[in-house]
Amino acid sequence: MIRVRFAPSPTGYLHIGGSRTALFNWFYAQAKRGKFILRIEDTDKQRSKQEYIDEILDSLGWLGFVWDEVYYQSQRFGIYQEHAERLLKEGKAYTEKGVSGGEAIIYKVRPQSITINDLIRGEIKFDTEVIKDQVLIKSDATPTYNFACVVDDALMEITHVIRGDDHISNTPKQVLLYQALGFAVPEFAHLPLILGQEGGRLSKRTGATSISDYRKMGYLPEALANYLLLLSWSPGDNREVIDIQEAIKLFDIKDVNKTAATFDMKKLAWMNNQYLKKIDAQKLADLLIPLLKEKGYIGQDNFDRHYIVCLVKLFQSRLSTLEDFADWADFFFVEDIRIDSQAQKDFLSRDLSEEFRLFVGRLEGLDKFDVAAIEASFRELVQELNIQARTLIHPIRVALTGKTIGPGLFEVIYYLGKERTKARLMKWVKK
RNA sequence: GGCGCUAUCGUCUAGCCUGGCCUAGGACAUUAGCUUCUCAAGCUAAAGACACGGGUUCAAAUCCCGUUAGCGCUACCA
Repeated sequence: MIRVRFAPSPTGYLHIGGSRTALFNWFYAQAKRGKFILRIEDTDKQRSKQEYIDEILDSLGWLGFVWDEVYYQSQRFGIYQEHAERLLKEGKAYTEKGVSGGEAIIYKVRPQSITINDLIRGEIKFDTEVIKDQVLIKSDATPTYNFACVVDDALMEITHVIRGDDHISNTPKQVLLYQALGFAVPEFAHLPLILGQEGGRLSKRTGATSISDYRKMGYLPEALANYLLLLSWSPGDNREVIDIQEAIKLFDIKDVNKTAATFDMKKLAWMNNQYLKKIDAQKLADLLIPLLKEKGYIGQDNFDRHYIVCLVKLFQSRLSTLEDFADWADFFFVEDIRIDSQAQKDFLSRDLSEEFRLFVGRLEGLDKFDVAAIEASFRELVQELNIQARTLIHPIRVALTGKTIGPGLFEVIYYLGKERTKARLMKWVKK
């Protein structure tokens, strides 16, 4: 049975890079029908925070990476101590007085050659001459990362260690410890790093880095996972948008790229749009409703779900994020709409009292108020006035929505309703 | 500095293992056009890459060596 793990340190929120590591581990477990273990590496008492643990668990759950087992290193200090003392007894380690007064346990590194066979990169050779003696237990009695990691991976029977390639240099040190402890060495696979726009590590300056930020902005977990997957793996056949279950069938760890990839927000936005377009309007409405409540656009309980579904359909192909809907469709929910000043200058500076009044009159005379009837009455009017449709469409749109962009005007009028349309147009009619 | 990893359009990649089908394919972004009431979406087109230098070979993006560049590690952080 394959067993993999994701081992985040709760010294910050789950970020893009971490979630990608989690994705590949979870993905591999799915592909091989193995187990996905979550291990919280909270050995650094100063920097670890419960708030981060909560956020990491929450984000992982949101992404759908369900773990089979979870462990906390802070609860396992006794185990690390025991194994370190064993090495001490066997003469493989020694103690040294630390600066803080306590005794550190240090592993004595002997010169030798270590070869690891990376599943993604192939053979990598190291000479331990360049590796210093390794601290196992610090003088404050807490274990070091490399030691706790090895003890845990062995005890948790991890068969494949899949992690970022910033750990390649740690690997020979860890192999040394596996051998010293008499544990079987697992397989290793080092994933390429994800870089920010400027080439360096992904940082907050380049944009949002935490998964919860992407969630807040309205990215779908499926789209994010699909994008992250594509950053270092390709399903072939020029496919980009791929269902996660199907990708699992096609996936082979050997096909993962070796090169670091730059994170591109624009492509992520495109990917999200692909998913947003495909998703069922009912489901999309369900995702949007909490957002609309939060904005105060709809009440907690008294809202017309069917109406929202209709509006969702109007905007669906235009959305890059869920937030876009709240931004673009605000005029359907807010009575006192904000008119874009440039739009007003461009389209409403001319006196259109006569045209607006006539159009309102037509709308009032309609017995059947539907999209087709609205359009027909409008077309008739411009014909009679002998003007081009567009010269009137744009000003009306700005008066109704406050924007120059948006769905088709006649749909907007239909869903806005006769009364609101009338009120918003009459505001521009001079008495 | 030492050790290690990497190197195809601006970006993500296909091709590389198993040299010829590569005049290097696709996607994002960009530009132009079509459609249209605007913006999206959709469709069409354009522009755009094998880091460099040596080999090996009839033939190299593909194999080998070197250089350069980028990144990582070099903690009693993880």
